[in-house]
Amino acid sequence: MQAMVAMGRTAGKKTRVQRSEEVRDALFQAAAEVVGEYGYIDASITRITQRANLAQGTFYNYFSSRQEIFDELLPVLGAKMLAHIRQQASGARTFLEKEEQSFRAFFSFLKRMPYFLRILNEAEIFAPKAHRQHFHNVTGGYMRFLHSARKNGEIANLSDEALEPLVYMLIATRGYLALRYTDEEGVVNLPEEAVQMYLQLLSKGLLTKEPGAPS
Amino acid sequence: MQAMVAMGRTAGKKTRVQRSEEVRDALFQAAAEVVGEYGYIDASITRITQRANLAQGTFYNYFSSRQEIFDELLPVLGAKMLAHIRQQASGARTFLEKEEQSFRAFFSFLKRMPYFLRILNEAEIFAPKAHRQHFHNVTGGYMRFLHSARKNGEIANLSDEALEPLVYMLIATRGYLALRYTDEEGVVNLPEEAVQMYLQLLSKGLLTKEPGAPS
Amino acid sequence: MQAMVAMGRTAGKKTRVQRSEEVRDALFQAAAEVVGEYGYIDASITRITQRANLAQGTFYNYFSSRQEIFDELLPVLGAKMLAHIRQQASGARTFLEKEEQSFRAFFSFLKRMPYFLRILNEAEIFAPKAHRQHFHNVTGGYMRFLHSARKNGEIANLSDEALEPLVYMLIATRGYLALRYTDEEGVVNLPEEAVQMYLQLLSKGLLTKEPGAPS
Amino acid sequence: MQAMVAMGRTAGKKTRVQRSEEVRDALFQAAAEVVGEYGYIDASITRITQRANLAQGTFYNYFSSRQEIFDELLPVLGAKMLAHIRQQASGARTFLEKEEQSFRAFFSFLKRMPYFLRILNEAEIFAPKAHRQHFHNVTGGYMRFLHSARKNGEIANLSDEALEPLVYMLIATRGYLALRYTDEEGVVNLPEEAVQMYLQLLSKGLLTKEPGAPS
DNA sequence: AATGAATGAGGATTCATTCAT
DNA sequence: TATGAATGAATCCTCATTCAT
Repeated sequence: MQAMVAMGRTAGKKTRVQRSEEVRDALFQAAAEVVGEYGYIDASITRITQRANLAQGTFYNYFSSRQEIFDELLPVLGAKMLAHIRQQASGARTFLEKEEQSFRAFFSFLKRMPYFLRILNEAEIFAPKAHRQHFHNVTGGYMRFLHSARKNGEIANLSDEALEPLVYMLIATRGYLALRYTDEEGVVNLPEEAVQMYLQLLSKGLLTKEPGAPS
Repeated sequence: MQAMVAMGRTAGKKTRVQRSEEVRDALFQAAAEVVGEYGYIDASITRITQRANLAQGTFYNYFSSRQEIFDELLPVLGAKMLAHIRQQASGARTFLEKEEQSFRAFFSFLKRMPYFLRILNEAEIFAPKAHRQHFHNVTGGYMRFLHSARKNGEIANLSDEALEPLVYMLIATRGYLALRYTDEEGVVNLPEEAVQMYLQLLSKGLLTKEPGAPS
Repeated sequence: MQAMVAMGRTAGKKTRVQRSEEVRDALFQAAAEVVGEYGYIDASITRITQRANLAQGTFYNYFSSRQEIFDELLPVLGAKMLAHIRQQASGARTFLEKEEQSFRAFFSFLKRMPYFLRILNEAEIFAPKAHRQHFHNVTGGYMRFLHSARKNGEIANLSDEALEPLVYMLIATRGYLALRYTDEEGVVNLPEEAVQMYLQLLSKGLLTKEPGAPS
Repeated sequence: MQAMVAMGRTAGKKTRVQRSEEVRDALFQAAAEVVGEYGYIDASITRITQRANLAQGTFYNYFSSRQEIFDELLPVLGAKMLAHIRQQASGARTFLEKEEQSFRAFFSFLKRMPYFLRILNEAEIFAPKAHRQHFHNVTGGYMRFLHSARKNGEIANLSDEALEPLVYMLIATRGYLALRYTDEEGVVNLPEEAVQMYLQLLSKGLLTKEPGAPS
């Protein structure tokens, strides 16, 4: 004991602050996993603290309520998602390339963080504030991206009033496809056809040039 | 009075069966409203029966559990939604017309039944079986519609594997737009631009013909 | 309708009173069966009336409460039991013969009315008043029987204070053995050894004359 | 204070574990009393926790359900009863002495623990598993005792098939006499005549040598 | 700061009994 | 008299949160 104290704050020994952050992170991580596995409803404090190997009471030293940690989940993980997508799409040049790479990146992110999807989806119900925040972040970036594509003449000259629902639509698509193509184990497996359909819709729409010509 | 007696059970005094059906309907309606307002979680038996002006115990004369009524909500209302959409779109001729009218009909249905949206959205979590069933009904009809449009040569010759995610995408779009354009009071107000954008996306896609031409 | 009314109260037609007694009996019989099968706890009014093919409410036209029918079960059936035992033992001459035949009669009664045992056993808990009454009836008869045997010099000259616990003991024996030798289906199957042991105990006791002599 | 610190956890301040055991014991004791007074049916969690001066919820920190504590009552108290009887009868030499002392010990145990009788009796209905276990323990010990007396030639050479019902009979006797000689306050008061009658029955039976000789 | 026991509000469900038809 | 729907008191159990150690 004395030796350890003598060691002071130098190496190998964590500061109080570090230790504290570690515990907080452990709780956060545990909450993310538990919500991902069981959903917000069944993400009880007991389950979360057990997963973090901590006592129930410890939870309240770091979060003032269950809702508070719920509200933190999506913003933090959502930022990671955005970072991942940006990084993956950074090499793309054209609008369509960027769209494709972002689209694929969303699904590759889910492969790495399978619990994110449930956190995202159920947040609308259980952490509406967080969901709004996340949604705002995502749409903001998307809007800027579309504005720039519009300025470059890469996409049709849609009004701002049309751009907004477009963004909603594209975001909805990602989320919903992820949900539909997630199996029992929580692994997402998007068929390549879905990607191609998505890109075709964006680029050319669905209609044939000469309607009435049977296939 | 004499007339009533002569009329038998057709009008005036209600039979026990009629009265019973009324109570059941009252409970169903109350549940729909309460779920629409508070969500499934906070749709307690107390709230539902209070709204229906009935005692708690009465609930269990008509439904064997809270989950049972939850599981009935979406199928019943979902059928109404489909009927409404079909009816509204029945006059349309081309694929795009039909799409437009169905699309608008979805939102006009929500105007009439504002609580439907929440029931639909949260069902995935709180009434998964019902949700699967509803989803199956909706996608089934949509798939048939697209198949037929494809056969007629109205839309591009997409594979079945591409058609499925397309359906998901279109359904997701409706739901998400509804959510985004619903105000605090629960009233949906879709801007006309959203409709136009939707139709444009379907018909022509987003891309310009000569990429690079700045606007 | 008119013809039936014209028939009046003559033959084939039951009087109001008869009909009323039939319904009451049906309820009584149903209650006995239900209690015998499920026990008093699970003998709900619903179950009883269902078994009697009557509506719930009808019950309260004949009994003022659930407890009331419970309290009637044992006295009525207990009287039948006593009648059966008396009849079976009527031919016996000596004390031991009478004991044996009564003893056997108790078990033969249970074979005919398998639900009686449970009604009897659980009555101590669920119909204590009835149980006390039944117990009083049974011990009364038994005491008279023992008094008479004592007067005849057939049994040891026990005091009244000793006779009473003896009666309790013998009654306890019957009930307990019945319970232990009833199988899952509710059928009682007393081994002949039990009868012989009972009779030997009564006649000679257990002790050997020359204690210490190993067998 | 210093002394206490020097003493560590051995006295004075209670450890968490000790405190926890005390609460559990308090709940157990409260449950035993409440069941003894009101019976299993009316031994609600509310009553039990009130008697223990604890909140309702506390109950579930120690027992996972109402049934669980019910199932624990008889095994624990039954073991105490057996220990008491064994201890009381340990000095006896002959079969009859041992029987007498065990017999008396059963009733002296009830004097100390008046609520035990009801717990025991109703367990057949409300804690059948526990009752079977207890019954098995009791009969097992009794059977061994009788086997040994038979080997020693102290009692008649009964077959095993006769020994079993004998044990049932003796156990039934104790329970039933206790029940009959318990007053309103729940205090058992067995008359000495009952003991003497029991012993006479065991030793000599009831019959006179020369039947027919009037007293 | 960590612990984990104590708390009690809240909710689903059961069922004997009442009562209008 | 028969019916069966309506009632609401009663009960078990869960779990977020508090708090003493």
